[in-house]
Amino acid sequence: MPAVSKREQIVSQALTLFYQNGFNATGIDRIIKEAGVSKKTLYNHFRSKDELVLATLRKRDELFRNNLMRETERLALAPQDRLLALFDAVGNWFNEVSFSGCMFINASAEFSGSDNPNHMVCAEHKRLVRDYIKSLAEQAGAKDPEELANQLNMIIEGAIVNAHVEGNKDAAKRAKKMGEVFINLAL
Amino acid sequence: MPAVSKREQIVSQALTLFYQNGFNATGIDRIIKEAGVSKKTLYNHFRSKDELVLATLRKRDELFRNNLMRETERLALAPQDRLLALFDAVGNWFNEVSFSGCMFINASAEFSGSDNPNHMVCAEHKRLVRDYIKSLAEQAGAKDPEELANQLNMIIEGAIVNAHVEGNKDAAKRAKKMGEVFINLAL
DNA sequence: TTAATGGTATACATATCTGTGTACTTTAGA
DNA sequence: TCTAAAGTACACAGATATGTATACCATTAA
Repeated sequence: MPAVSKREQIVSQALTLFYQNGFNATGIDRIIKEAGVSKKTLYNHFRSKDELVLATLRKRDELFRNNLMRETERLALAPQDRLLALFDAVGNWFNEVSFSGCMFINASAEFSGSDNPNHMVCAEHKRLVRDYIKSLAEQAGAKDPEELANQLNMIIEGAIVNAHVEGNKDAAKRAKKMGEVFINLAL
Repeated sequence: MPAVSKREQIVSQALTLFYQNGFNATGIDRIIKEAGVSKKTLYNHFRSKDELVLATLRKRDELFRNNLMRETERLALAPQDRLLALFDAVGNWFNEVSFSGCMFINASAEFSGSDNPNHMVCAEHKRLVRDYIKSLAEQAGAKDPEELANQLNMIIEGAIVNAHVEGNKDAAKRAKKMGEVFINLAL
């Protein structure tokens, strides 16, 4: 077995291409070409493009949340500060050159039916992010951690949209100020 | 000239299909079939699918903002109340059976480059909505109408995402409570 | 050595995509 | 009523989509 399996190569390239160019706009041929694998290999690992999309979204969820947690916890140590550091972490994300919005919001746009498996993975991702924010709120001693998590999450979602659609790289700064209001109310 | 021009028929059907199924996933053949026009007619009115997408987004902007303004002003008369009524208006939208998120957020997902004309119309739409909220904030006598508009807008964007990705039909209620905090701070 | 595994390359089947071309028909206004 | 514009129907071109089939190659383990 090589260090990086063919499967990982495929998912990794699909991740980049789907994120930058969209799901329907990215063909299988492009993915195998840039991943450097044959079409047969791709269809050995995934029964269909849809299955690859699903695997890609799951991988993105894993990578994104790990990174969000790592960054947030690197930027601040005290639990109260970490709720605020969350906004700095997403701010750094907005300023990455490859930033192209939230892949799950994007996927939800293309797979719009709420019963679509791809759409459902997106909803699951959002729930997991909110769960993480809730855990931070608990550690910070919020009166109602779930409520605070819902509020902060909603602000962050708004900031993501603002950053992507309008290209406002400072969306996280405003979001942070707004988040501070609710954090102060909740502690 | 008929009451409804062929052009309007085409845009109207494209609006529905693009909104429900996405832009790349909706083919020209489907549009002309459901609009009941020939392909030649479509290409007489629009030089390309991209041009139709652009016209469709412009139409949607017009319809959406007109409706938002009408609803908001119908639901409340006093300027201060109208800032809050905004959230009721979007709440009603979330609960429409055909609700499929914000068409401009969806379009931004598929046309991700910020220099893409379709993407630019989305950014323009968002600016115009914010302008409207700002005008409400001015009428309500907010200290900093632009700041308040930015805040309320960000909350609404978050609610739209929450409503669409996770199917949370009550997103507008939470958003309204959050908006109230900033309205009270700003008046 | 041999057989299985997993890979490549490539042609192919089938469908659908956008966009054009042709020939006929409808419609509306002078 | 005649003419011009606008429409329909439909074939078609060329590109691209997903997915399959065939033939061959490299590695590895029995």
